[in-house]
Amino acid sequence: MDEQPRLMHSHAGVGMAGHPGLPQHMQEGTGGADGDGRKQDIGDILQQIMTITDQSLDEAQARKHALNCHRMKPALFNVLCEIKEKTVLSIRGAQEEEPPDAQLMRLDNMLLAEGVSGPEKGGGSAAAAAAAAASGGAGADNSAEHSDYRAKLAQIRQIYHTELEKYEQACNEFTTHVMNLLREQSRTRPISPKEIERMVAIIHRKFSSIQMQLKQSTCEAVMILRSRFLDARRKRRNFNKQATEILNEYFYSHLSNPYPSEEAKEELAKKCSITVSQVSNWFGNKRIRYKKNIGKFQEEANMYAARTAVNATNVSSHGSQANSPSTPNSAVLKMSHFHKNGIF
DNA sequence: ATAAATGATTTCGC
DNA sequence: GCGAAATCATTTAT
Repeated sequence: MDEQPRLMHSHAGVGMAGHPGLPQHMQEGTGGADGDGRKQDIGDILQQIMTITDQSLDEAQARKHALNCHRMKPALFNVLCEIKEKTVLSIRGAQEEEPPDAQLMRLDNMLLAEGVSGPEKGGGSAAAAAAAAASGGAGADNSAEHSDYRAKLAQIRQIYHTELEKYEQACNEFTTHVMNLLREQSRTRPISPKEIERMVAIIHRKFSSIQMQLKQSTCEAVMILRSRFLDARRKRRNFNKQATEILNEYFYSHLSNPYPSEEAKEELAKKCSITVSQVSNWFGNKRIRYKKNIGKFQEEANMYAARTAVNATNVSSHGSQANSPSTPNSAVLKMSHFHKNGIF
């Protein structure tokens, strides 16, 4: 790998006979005026062009300048342009427009939905609202945890934005750098604006793929945050005793059909100061757990049955007679009746 | 420390 | 979209 350049370099050295500054060399050629000398001249120039990249920076710079000033330069340049024209035509086929990436769209949408890429402060509350909606309730007790969540989300958003900006800046910097480079090079070799465009497009594609990675990891971070915090809904609290009693009361007094209507759920929710979904959850859990082990709930069932029975008698007897003989039998009977009927 | 209870979530069929 | 069932993650009881 080291061998080739050195070889070429030495070649160039030989061809150049010491290191005459190009102008003097030229003068010699012009003075000579015979065809042989001119051929030699062109050969030298081509050789120099071919080996220009093998030279040290200063050397190359000097030589480049010399070449630029060479009287043959326009002619050579035209030839190069011509050749390029032909080859470029064959290359041109490889230009496919990528459609807007579905994956990228998904990421963008999610980031927007989570309020990471959206507007500044409104995004946070939007995400919070979305989160609350997704959780299906529990809108009561979450100010502390919620602000914590929001703070973390803001942190993510901040990192995301600074990173994005950094990439953007780096991309722009790099692009202008490359463009300048190409523009500068276009003085010595033919570069069409189209090519520069293409180059810029390539650069942008590369950088946007990096951005996509950033978006991906940001999405991941948000997901983790969500599962950590909004699942902090799992940091549940048991309902207070009163609420549980109200719910149990309804359950056991509707044991034949323990499916409260939407209205009933709302009513229960209000009475227990919990959400409707929590009521639904409670009944779902209760039904399945009751069914799974009726025996275990027998006592509880009797108790609530007795209570409702007492209430009923109290109401019917207009509160005059303290009727407390607690006869749960009817309730129990009702209950077992429903069990046997295969309601469960 | 471990088991039981419990509210919430997920999965699946309708 | 609802409910059954399984499961998770926590709280409460032992």
